[in-house]
Amino acid sequence: MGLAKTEIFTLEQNTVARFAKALGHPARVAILQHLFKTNQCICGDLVLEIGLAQATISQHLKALKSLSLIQGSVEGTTVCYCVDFKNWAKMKQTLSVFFDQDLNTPQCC
Amino acid sequence: MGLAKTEIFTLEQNTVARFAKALGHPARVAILQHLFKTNQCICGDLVLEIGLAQATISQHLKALKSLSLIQGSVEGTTVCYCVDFKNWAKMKQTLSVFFDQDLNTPQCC
DNA sequence: CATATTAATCGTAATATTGCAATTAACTAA
DNA sequence: TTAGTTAATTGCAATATTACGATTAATATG
Repeated sequence: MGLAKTEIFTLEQNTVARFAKALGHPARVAILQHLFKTNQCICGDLVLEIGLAQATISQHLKALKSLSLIQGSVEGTTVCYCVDFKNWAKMKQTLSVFFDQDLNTPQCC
Repeated sequence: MGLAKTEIFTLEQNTVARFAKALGHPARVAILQHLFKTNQCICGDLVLEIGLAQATISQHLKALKSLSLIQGSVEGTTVCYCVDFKNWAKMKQTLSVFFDQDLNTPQCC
């Protein structure tokens, strides 16, 4: 298949998984780190910085944009990308709730 | 390809991505949630609870075990699974550092 | 206008993931 | 021993992901 059966899971489970999946590739992690470091930059900078082909970076940017973790604004012939802080915070919140499950659970092993 | 070029990324980037990828499927999220809720359970319980085939659940368990997020101990004909709290904490720590990048960054957009 | 620059998209190849049925291995119980 | 139970593994099929070259669309510059 290669296709997750999302319909049998809760909204929370699917949401956590979608966010996590977006961070599940080192190139996307690197893109986000670079955007945090430089505050904003154009697509070409990321291509140079990361060392993958332009088409590949563009694909990863699309994945991050589809979850609204980043925004891109066209400025002449370049596109300026930056982190979408509002949705970044939403992601942090969603994953924090999932992560902090351990606080309510007695440790067994 | 379908193959990430891990060699061009930092250890941190690869580590964040590996953990995130493990949480990047709702079945694995559901498995972890169930283990937190019940503290521990046998593989068969997860098959009933989640509603995927036994082979599929076993595959997801293997993925979580390979990152040491869970442990399985054989008890007779059953295998008892539980969260590996130590490594769960390590994952939380690793991802928290990544998430909290925003705290050092002035918001632009 | 013609040419350059930038980044998205298309097309394609290689590999990974997801899911399941069938089988296997290991243990239990009769 | 034989039969039953449980879960890992094997062997698929379908789909997704990753990566890149080539093309395209949009804008800028000469």
